[in-house]
Amino acid sequence: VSTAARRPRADARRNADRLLAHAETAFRSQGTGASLEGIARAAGVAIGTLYGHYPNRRTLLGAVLRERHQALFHQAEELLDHPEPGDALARWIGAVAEHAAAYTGLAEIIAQGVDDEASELHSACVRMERTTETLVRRAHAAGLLRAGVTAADVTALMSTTAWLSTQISPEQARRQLAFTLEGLRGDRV
Amino acid sequence: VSTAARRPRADARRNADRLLAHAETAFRSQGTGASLEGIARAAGVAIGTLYGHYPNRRTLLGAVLRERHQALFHQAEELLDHPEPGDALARWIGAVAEHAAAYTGLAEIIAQGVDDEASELHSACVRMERTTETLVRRAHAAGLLRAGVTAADVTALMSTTAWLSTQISPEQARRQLAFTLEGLRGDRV
DNA sequence: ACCTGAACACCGTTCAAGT
DNA sequence: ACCTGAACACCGTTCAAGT
Repeated sequence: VSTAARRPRADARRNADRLLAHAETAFRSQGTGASLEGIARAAGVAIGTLYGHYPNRRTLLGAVLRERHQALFHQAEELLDHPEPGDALARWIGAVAEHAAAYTGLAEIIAQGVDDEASELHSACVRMERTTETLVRRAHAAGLLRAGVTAADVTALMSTTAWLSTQISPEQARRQLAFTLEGLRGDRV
Repeated sequence: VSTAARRPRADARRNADRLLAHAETAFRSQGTGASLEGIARAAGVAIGTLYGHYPNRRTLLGAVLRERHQALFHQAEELLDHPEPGDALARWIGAVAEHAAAYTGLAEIIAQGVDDEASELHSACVRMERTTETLVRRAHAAGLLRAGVTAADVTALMSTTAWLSTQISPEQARRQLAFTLEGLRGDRV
């Protein structure tokens, strides 16, 4: 195999990038169900070209989210080094919820991505879950969570916050998040 | 206008009923986006017959939910007579959340039905909202809710509970509902 | 190696023709 | 008065033909 075989043709590379940029815009304004035909048209390529680069909607969505995920996991690294377990967990919940609220429909996909191995977001979901588990364990060790609160409870909270954010308003999502966090904290003084 | 004009033809009536029954089944198993063509086929009528009786998906969904809504509002009447404001509110939240969890996609429609006057569920949503407002007011009067908690907060909670129920599991929804209610209750002894 | 766009499948919706 | 199903519009997806 020659090295040239690994280097993509310049126009192909440009098409893939343009498709990615327009997909991001379309997902943001129309949700994860945005028309692929419309994305191809906006990018100035035929629909077949879109499918050539991204064999299905999931792949395209995964590619669009790649940078976003990197930023999220960078933040996870920092929070895992954070000295205050309660603060770290609250920030992590906020970060994931904000991420999942980027496009309408994303909350559903992320909520199901852990169990769905076919999902392009599966590995990202698993990684998020592991961070959540660690931060929940530490918060418990510091006595900051009501007995019985699980990582699954926290994951569910991140999903509903994101969903509410796209469905009603970020402000309403923020309010419910605050109330539920209060409930997770358990008995106070 | 003769009285006969108001009495529908027997076969028309039967078709409408059959369509309704199959729509209920389809919505339950495939969510609110179930194929209308499939519903017509299952009911043994042509697709045009479905449109003749129910001009669009919303109308059909509204018809399917009619009895269910009646039962819900009957429950509302009872809870408005309930002597314990905290208990009444908690039961009402549970009842609406369970209702909205009947079909995948219904939580979204109900969450937006109050603002969307075109929705066939608009009047039902308005009626739900009024009950929620009354019960929240009474719970506040009894000092059972944290200061600042609004009817909108409670409505949002009903929506997210229903969404979580269809998206993850009824058990996970029940858990988050309990935590959030704890947070809404505010400072305890 | 990649791009194009016609072709196919599928579904929502309409409506002219039937009974 | 109601039913039928062909017809149209639209979109996701595939693939043979081009460059």
